[in-house]
Amino acid sequence: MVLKNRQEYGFRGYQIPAIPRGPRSLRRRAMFKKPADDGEICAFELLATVAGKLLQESESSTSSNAAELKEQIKIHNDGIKKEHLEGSVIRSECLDQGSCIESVQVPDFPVIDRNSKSTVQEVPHPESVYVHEHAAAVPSSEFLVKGKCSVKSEKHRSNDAPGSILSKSNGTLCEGKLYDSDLEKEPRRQTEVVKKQRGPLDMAKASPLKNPTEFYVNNTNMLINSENSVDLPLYRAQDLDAPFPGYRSGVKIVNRDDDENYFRSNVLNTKARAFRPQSRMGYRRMRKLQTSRYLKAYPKLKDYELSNISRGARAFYHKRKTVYAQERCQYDLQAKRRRLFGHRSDQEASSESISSFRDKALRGNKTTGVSSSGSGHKASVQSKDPRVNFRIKSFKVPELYIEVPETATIGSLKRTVMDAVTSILGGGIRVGVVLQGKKVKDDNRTLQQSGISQNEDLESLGFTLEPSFVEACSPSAQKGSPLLLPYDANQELSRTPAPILDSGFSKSIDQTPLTKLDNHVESNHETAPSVTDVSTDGTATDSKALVAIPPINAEALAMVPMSQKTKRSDLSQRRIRRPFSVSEVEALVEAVETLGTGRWRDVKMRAFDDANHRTYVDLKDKWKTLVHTASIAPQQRRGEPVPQELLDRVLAAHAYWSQHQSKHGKHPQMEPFKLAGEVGV
DNA sequence: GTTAGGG
DNA sequence: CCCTAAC
Repeated sequence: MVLKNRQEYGFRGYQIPAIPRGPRSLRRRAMFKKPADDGEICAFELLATVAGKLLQESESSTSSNAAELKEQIKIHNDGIKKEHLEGSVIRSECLDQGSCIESVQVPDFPVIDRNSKSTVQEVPHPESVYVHEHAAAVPSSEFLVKGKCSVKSEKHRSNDAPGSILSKSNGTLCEGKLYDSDLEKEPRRQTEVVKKQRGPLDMAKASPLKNPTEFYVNNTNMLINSENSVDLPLYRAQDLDAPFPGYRSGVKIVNRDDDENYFRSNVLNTKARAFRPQSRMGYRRMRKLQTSRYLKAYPKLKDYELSNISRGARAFYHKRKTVYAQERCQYDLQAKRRRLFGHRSDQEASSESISSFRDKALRGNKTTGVSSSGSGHKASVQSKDPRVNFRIKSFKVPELYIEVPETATIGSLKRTVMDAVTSILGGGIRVGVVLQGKKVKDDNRTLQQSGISQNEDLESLGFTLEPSFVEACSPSAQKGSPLLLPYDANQELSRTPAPILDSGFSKSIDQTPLTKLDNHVESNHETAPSVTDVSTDGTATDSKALVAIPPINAEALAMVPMSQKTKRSDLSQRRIRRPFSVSEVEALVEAVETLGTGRWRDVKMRAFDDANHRTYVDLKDKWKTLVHTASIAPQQRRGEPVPQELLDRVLAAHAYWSQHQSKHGKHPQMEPFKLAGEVGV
């Protein structure tokens, strides 16, 4: 990491929350304190954070604890630092990166008045929210997002922050994330984030021809224009210069609480509104059929058809034309199912989309001289900024139940499906990333860290479209009482049986009579013509909104390529391995020496508070392995060798704290051991 | 949410 | 590093 010029971020002092004891959750603390993630923290920000904490704690405690906090060794993402608090100046000394010393003047911290009646507060330093730099090549010349987002409920943040948006910026994967400091206490704060313009980088220069990037991830980005329409521009990277009609660089995203103004009631009829979940995110009306418009305008885009929705045709309740949009918590259901069936993947039909492209990509790499050799391990480390090619071939839309009479026409069916999809998307969607069957929830992780590199096997990479409102997974909805909406029965009839549409993605899960489906699985994308047509067929563009469907609030709207070979469940991806450095070990040892072995949360806060990727469980585990390592012969040790001196301290501390329970009282009795030193072995 | 311990 | 029982 670089010590960045704090001016660049408009640093005016770090916001210290007026939280008496701080959020209990370390994760939430981290969330608040670190809008950015590993390796992205600016030194001044870190230091100021520490300073704030120190001041805060020294203020609140008149005890001897304050003295302890005057100096600390802390692990940061960029290394280990020793930090002193000298008056109002934080002096930070890098212990393992040369001898750089940085001092930060700690200003008077602006403190949010928590008692304020106002429900809207500006984040004092919006610039502190910034776009990841290494999520992509960062050829970005500008950041487009001016986001306004209100977050009302903690649940909204459960996975991806609801304010999380993806915006396209000249081929850069940008992500704007809005964090709220304490949603429980200030549930209605409204934040505004303005991304600052960063150093302009010519894309051509930034990504020379040697490895031209087609950053297809961007293609899934949801661009929301000022009319609160959700466009789903589907374009190739080649079109980045002129992505699509109507593309504007100054994307503005508005997501207001009082979104009624933005809600066009002509979309949903009154009945639908009654079913409308109480989405905090508000509603945006997707500009109808924009997708198909773009598809028409850009024939290349056919790869991105909505497909695989069609299922076996069966009409259960025929007389009236009815549309069901049934919402589920697929997350749980699938997880449960996978457990039951031993991780048997149920993404049968979703494999080839990326793989074929990957072959191409690999071939392309060869031509460009970029090695994709071997099994890909370690290759990601060598190159500086390797590019990854993504291709999104199709989206699946699971859990979409539509019923029409047998006598309905194909055209009406198309419109029905289109409206259903439109209604779903109208609630706002976001993009999820699935890797090896697991959702990658950590938005701050880089592609490389997540194992998405050009040399990795991308067969198991997929993308999902998810409704923005995930939390409203009501039990009633799960119970399978489908939301039944009267349909404008003024339709032509035909002899064609109308299919019930379903992705088959979760066809065997929690089937209600309505959702009883044929057993066959669609084997390829070609067998799903009807929905494909909806998104491409021009006839559909003429239709008005015929049905209203409450937006689905299930976990995933769509699912794309996941390898058949995927074994892991999609609950979460396994974190990447991050071996402890010697510096980290040293900090850990130091902390354990003083705190003992039973207070890993404290250890975490003391020495690793700013290393987000180290949980207290990690520290505990590391200590466990350290003890083990110290107990075995040096020849048997693996990995980066830990200095014997440290291992000795490990053993000493372990021996000491084995006898002296660390939770002896309130007072962290650190002195005894420190004085005892290694004698206690 | 933390801790402790097995996997 | 994951999982989870136990608290």
